[in-house]
Amino acid sequence: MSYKELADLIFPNAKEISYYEEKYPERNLKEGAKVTRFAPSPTGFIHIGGLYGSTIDRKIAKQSDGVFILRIEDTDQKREIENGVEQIVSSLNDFGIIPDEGMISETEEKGNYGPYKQSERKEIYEAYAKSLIEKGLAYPCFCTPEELEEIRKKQEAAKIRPGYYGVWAKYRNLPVGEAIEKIKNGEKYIIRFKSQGSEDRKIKHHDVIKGNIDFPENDQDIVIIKADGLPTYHFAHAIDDHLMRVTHVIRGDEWVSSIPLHLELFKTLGFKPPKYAHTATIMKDDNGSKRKISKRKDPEAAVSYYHEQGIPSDAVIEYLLNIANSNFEEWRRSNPDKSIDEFELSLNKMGVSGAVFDMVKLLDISKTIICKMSAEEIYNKSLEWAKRYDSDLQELLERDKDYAIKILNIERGNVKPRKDIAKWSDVKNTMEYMYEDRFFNNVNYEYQKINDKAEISKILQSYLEKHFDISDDKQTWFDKMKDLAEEFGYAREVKEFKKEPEKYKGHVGDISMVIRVAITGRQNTPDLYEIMQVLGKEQVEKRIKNAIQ
RNA sequence: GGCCCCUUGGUCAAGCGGUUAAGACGCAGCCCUCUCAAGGCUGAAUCAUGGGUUCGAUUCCCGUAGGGGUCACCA
Repeated sequence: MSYKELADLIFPNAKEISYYEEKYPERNLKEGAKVTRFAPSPTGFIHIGGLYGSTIDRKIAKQSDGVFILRIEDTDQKREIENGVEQIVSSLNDFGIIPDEGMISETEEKGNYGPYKQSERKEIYEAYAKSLIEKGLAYPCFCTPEELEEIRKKQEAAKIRPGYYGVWAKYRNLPVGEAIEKIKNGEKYIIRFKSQGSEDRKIKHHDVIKGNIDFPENDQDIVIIKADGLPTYHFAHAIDDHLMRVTHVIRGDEWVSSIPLHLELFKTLGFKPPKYAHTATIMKDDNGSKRKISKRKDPEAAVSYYHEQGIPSDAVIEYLLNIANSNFEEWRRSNPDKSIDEFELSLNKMGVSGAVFDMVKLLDISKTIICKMSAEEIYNKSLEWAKRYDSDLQELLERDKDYAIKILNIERGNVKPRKDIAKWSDVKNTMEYMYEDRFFNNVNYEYQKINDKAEISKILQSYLEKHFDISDDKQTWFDKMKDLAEEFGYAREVKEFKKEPEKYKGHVGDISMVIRVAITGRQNTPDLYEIMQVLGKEQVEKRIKNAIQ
């Protein structure tokens, strides 16, 4: 009775591993090229952490002329959701992340190192599991979940390290003959790795982000093939990343504690281990204390949130890059118009402890990105957003494209463009009052300083009769505003008023406020002159008349 | 609890034995020929703690506290 017989009994049809080694040869890439991968499970929406990871994966691959792979880890059928892969692919796509290799839709993939869905790689895992069994480095375990539970309880009671290892590994040393017999009798089993490690020995590991970390060796006989015939994450990771010739495994730092295991797996499988880079978790400020950002509690954990809010993808990516490498900010400031592809991301500059997600900062980044866009671009992007999330805004924008662009162009296109839109959902508010129906439907005149209704009417009257001329240029327009101020006992200049406040009722600002409120129904607006130009003579007159009581 | 990691202003963070301890967001004030959004300037605000090592520690070592991760036939 030999290991070989046992292996043949368990996996009678498995191929030789040499077949796969040849089928997936080492990649012929240029020196220093990095092969990375994002490997999510299709269990629901993409988490902000997933976007963070894939952004880094993609950048690292791209900037080294390497390969970025999207692999789907669907070995847990219980957690899988319908169209999960599609969701991942399209969410990533929304953020401009397109894999060089791997899944490109629910069912399609590209690249020569596939399949890229783990459920379709079953025979590969079996071949390697078989080779391990043949060498006595893996074995069938017949424990039931109840038995395992019992072992764990005993260990807990005795206050010793829990797990399936050493003397607790019940089937580790079962004679091959007995194992074969059990299998022939139809007993249920799974395959476990036969660890050669010892807790007393230390291993040294260098993580690209975390630096040097020492651990005790792994000694757990972890399961590699589950009852459903699919591999566990650990086993699949070793095989896939080896066969896909991945050079850099970039993943969340919840994986650091598996490093000893993974290293042992690579070693006993005869693989060269990849470089590991464990990224710090993105945190959430929860009443002054940090915690991991959570799918359940935090809407912003879902990547879809940013789209719903109308925050441009670029802004999210730039913010994430900012968390990854804080010098990104500096780079961006000195290269305001360059593509982020030109920024050199470095893994070892990444922080080792988790950053609290700062929505305010994201919005600030978003604002500066949007303010650099042309009115037309803003029009297109917000329309695209509105079509999906705000039919009312959509209606407004589609009514008259040229007019909408004129509105959006107010104080734009100059050196210091207007910077008041942080997300597409802000657009409606910034332009709504420029539409006649919207304006007259809910005007509510609240003049700031000047309260006397009679006085207000007089000011408006005078402006209309004596000063207003739509063809004035800006300087003339403003000079007339000053004339109007003077006429009513207000200072022509703010400075003048500040010097001798007792001499005046107020200053030009107060007078323009009256005109502003009458025309827009708001106290805060962009440049009044430009607004009036866009509105046109008739509309301005109509609005002013309406405000006169 | 075991193992591993982390700790610079409110937040993101530079720093790597000698610095007035950068910068950004936020906040406050001022300025900018009308209000805002910006922009400019100024300001308040940080090395968790106790021991070492050293001529000198934010920086190196040890302990303490606090935080995080992980201990599945989930990834």
